Amino acid sequence: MKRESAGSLRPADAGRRVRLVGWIHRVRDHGGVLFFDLRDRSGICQAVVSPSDAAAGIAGKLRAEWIVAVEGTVRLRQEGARNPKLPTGDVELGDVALEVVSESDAPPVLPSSTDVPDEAVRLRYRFLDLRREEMQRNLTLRHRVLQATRRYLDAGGFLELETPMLTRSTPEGSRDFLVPSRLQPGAFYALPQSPQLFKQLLMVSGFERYFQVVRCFRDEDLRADRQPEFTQIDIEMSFVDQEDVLSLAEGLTRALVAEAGWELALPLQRLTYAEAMARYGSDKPDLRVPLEIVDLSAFAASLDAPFVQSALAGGGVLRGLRAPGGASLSRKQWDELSGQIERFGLRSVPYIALAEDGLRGSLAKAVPPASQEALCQALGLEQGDAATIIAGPEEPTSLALGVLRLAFADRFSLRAPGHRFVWVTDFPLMEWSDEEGRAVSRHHPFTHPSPEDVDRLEAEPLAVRAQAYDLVLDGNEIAGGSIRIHERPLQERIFRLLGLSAQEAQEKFGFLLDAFRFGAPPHGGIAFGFDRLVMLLCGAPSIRDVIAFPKTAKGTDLLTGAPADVSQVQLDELHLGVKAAKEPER
RNA sequence: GGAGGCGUGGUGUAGUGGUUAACAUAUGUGCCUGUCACGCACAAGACCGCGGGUUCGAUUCCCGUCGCCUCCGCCA
Repeated sequence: MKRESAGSLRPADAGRRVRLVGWIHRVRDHGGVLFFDLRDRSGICQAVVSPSDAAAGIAGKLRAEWIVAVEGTVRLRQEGARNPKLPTGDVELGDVALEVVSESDAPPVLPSSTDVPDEAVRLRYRFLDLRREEMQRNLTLRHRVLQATRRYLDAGGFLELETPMLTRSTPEGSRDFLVPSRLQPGAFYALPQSPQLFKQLLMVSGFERYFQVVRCFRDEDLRADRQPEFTQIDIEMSFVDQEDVLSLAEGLTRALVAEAGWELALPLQRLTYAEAMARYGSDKPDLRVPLEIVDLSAFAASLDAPFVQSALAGGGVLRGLRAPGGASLSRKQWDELSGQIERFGLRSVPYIALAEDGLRGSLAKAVPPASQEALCQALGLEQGDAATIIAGPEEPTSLALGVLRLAFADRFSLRAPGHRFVWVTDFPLMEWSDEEGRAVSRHHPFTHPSPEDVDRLEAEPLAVRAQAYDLVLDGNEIAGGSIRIHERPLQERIFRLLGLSAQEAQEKFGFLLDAFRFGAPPHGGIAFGFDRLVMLLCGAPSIRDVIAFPKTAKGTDLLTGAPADVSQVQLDELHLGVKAAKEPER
């Protein structure tokens, strides 16, 4: 008899004889009549065993997570015995024959429980954790978004092409995972941080529209939304400009989020990088938060605070941000916020609060009475509100206000319901790296400068904008891309600005420069952080919740025990010696 | 590299400088014929992550260490 799905049975099936095979979700043994819930991927269905049934003997032994095969007759439940919480709650399986397919120990992660075990237990027993409904739902949505990606891009004329996983390490970018070569002693492959160069070569090769669902590897520290291996939807197009790429990406995004039931109105909102920084203090602003940074330079002269005057004398800016209801915060609570902005060179959060008895706060004395009303009006302060006012160099000031903006949003629950997408465009091409002592690419070295800024490349490299863009969802970067350089001389200029000698450039990227000598089309693209997008669509708190077998924060896999020691024979074959003294084997 | 949080029966939690270490659930046994997080009774199950220190006495306080998580740095 053919196996059917437990979750699919409905009143219309009443009277049919069916066979279900699945896991025992729960057993309710009343001594006489016994109920058990059978679970498979499709859902749950209740079966009933009466004392007179032949199956009664076996049924009494069933435990959670055993696998059983059940043959039974679908019947409508009695009046008052229906369960509106289950899709199958109007029917049940009666007159059953039972066969135990597979027994189970008492499981450390109980899929039928509402308690979520400790992360370490979940990861150690991931195969059980994945049985939980939440994880089944998350990975199912992941699948559907993936299939929607392929449908949409295939229909749009894109070819899904694969690129190497064993490739060469390149300068710039994040730390590479290295793979030692057996056949080339002392040489290493690198796992790709992204297929960037290969997809550009595919454009030179004339494929015109490429995409790939591709695993990428970056050997950096982990976060709730960062794993060392992750999946990108990688896209590249020839003979396009920025508008073409954004338009394609918007259409794709609409199709993908529709899988989660989200509706998206196009075109999406846009901000330039400069606007995003000035108004929200972030290059990935969460637009659900209604607060905006206010420029207060008009008040620069009238504020009587030494730090303001010295900051402005040094060419700094004066900006403020309202904290709705912030007058209720105590001095101590303001002090607690200061830890979040220490890294921007600020020791405390200067603030004013509009209380019933007038202006209070650490900065209140600096505000002359004559300026009070105008200042409060500029900041949009109402009775009971507060505001922070920060003076200093533009970038750290903006970033600090951006951090406080999110802190206010947390503390005062300011995020509007729903979801907000926004493009951030016109990123700087390069930024200064103190560590490297030189300019480094903000996006990557193949990013095309904005045409109107190309002339300034050598004169003011840090002021040059790029044809680079990020797609931001609720304060998370979910995609990023750029128009690429396809002109060999321009690419060489960029390499030079990045401190790469002609010889190094030829050595590391010669294959790309060579390719550009043979009719390279203008091209550009974008890559979506697939795991992160699915995480947000699921409402999950961590990227781990949408990856079947993720790593811990220290990059280990608690299920397999990776990374692990290898034998001396393996090391010898790879021409490797291990340098660090290691703990003795346990 | 840095900061913080957590670690107590299988699982989720409570709690305390001197307790028989509590509760729920899972487990075992028994009872129970309409439950659906079934119910009831009984039982078993924890050297309170590990090591050291303070103390008459440490699961509790301190130091170190390990594990998990979060954040900063890092992530073109």
